[in-house]
Amino acid sequence: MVEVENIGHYLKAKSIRPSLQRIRILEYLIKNRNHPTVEMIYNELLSEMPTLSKTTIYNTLKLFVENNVAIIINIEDNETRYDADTSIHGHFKCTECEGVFDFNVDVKMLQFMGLEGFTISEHHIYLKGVCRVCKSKELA
Amino acid sequence: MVEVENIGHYLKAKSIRPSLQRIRILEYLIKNRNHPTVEMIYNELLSEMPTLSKTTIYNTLKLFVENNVAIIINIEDNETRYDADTSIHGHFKCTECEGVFDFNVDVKMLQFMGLEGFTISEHHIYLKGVCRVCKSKELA
DNA sequence: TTTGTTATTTGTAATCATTACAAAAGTACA
DNA sequence: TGTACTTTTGTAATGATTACAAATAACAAA
Repeated sequence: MVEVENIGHYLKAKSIRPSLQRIRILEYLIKNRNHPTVEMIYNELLSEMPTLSKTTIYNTLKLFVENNVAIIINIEDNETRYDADTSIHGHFKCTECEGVFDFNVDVKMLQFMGLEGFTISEHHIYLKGVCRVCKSKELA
Repeated sequence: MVEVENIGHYLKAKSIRPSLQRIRILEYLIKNRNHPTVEMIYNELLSEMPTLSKTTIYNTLKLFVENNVAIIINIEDNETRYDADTSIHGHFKCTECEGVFDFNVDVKMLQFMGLEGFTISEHHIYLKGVCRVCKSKELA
């Protein structure tokens, strides 16, 4: 990923012209790391950018995905989330608090039996369950 | 999973009353193993059941998922697919032919770093790339 | 700076999968 | 047969996403 200070350069390096909207949206993704939906980004940025349009967010995120600046998280069927960490990792969604957490995956450890001769270009590893915090609340 | 002959009993054992529609839909899932969308099931079954409604398919699949007769496959953000194999396994989607393939995953081998103390109840492992058949076509 | 050109943003309307809902049809059982 | 309950069906509503065209901004040449 990238430091918050260098977002303009980072976008240029990914062949994306760093408009104000694009910088703010990527900045939001990097600072918050909360795997937001378009709705969440829109609600957060509206106060500082009152003319922001949802279409711009959709356009921008599509551009980010095409240029490997962000990845799509489809852990839930009715909402698309986005992540500025494009490295291979997994996502866990807690069914209690609805939070989405990152976790590391040792891809070399994955034994993909039945895919001999296939070329793999994308990994999406999603788990669901109850997170540590919600588990301790249940016990209390 | 279950043999095609015992679908009625299988549904009963899962506390689902085996109506004609439910049997036909599950039969389709088991026989074809093609991870279909609602649209695909509807188009296939309409000829033998002309009064079938899409709502029935949605209702039935929802019931199946709730009772662990089928699982949802969200490998693509704009289409929900279903699978009557509820055991833990992965799904690969070929970006060329759009086909979805099963593969085995040794979950014990998966090292989920960062999820200590979490309870995991669902695994969804999706890969994308090019399947063996499409790769050989590209070379030709 | 001015002008012409291109890229980006915006708002509205359209699309499309899914869900809500209520009427109709089917089933079980006294 | 009659009654209560379940399931199916068709239509309308919902809601996320996309299409589209006008408005705005950025840019480059003269």
